[in-house]
Amino acid sequence: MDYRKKGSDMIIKLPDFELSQTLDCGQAFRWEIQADRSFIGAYLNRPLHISTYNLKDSTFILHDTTEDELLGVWYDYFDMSADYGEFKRILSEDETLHKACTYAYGIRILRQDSWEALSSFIISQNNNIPRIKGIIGRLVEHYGRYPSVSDLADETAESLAFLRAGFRAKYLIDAIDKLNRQEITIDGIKAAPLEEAQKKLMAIKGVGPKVASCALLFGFYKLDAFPVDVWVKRVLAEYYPNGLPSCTKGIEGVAQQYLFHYIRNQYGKV
DNA sequence: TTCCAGGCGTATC
DNA sequence: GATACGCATGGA
Repeated sequence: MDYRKKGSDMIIKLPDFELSQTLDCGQAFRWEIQADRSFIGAYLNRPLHISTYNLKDSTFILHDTTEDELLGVWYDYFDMSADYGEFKRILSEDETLHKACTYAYGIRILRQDSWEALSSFIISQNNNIPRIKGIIGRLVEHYGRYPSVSDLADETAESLAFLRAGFRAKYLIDAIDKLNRQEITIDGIKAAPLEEAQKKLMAIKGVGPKVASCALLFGFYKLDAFPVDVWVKRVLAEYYPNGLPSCTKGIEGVAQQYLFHYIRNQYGKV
């Protein structure tokens, strides 16, 4: 990643990146596209306005951002240290994955906050993306920022009714309680290998294999997590009845993102 | 009106 | 362990 300062903005060169593919592909729910195709969103309570500077040479503008903020926050959030070109070369050994990562060339895995990702994907179950965004938007609006687990300590399923999250409110409460009582800890999940981490998360009511995998991939940066939802089930049934190809080893989650985006487009549902 | 949405808990076998 | 079914809410 190269960067330079331009006025109050930072211009960055980040290959293998496209705004809508990464910010509007269902891995994060707080980015809103603007009329000029730029995006406004946030990492925790730190807002960002990002736009494409020149797609041909993969340059982007982080508006009103300092060098310190770029290197201290957004470098990690956009996973700038990872070489997605190399990921795509590895995965392209498989024909379907080659098509998928050619199509969805600009997806990067966002390194989101652990609690935000966990709570977002609890909300996501049996739900659609616009409504997930609506629920999270009401949560952020109510608290004036994305609330921490301790911010939420006194909430109940009833007090969260304003979210209109339906049956998922009680699942959020169970996650809040278990984290606040330290029956489960963010650090413990971070330190655990995939299978054990998934098991820990699934102790929370409303967290099954899929929600746990999404939290681990997007919120704990476990690239070997492989969330299987209705779309990925279709991919597996159609292209991989005998399991994933060996080239996905260790980066199953990256493969999943390319495949998810690809199959949704195939069905005309992007 | 009915169906469906980045699933999961529960009951039942 | 596999398989049905209900679940809050809102848009199509």
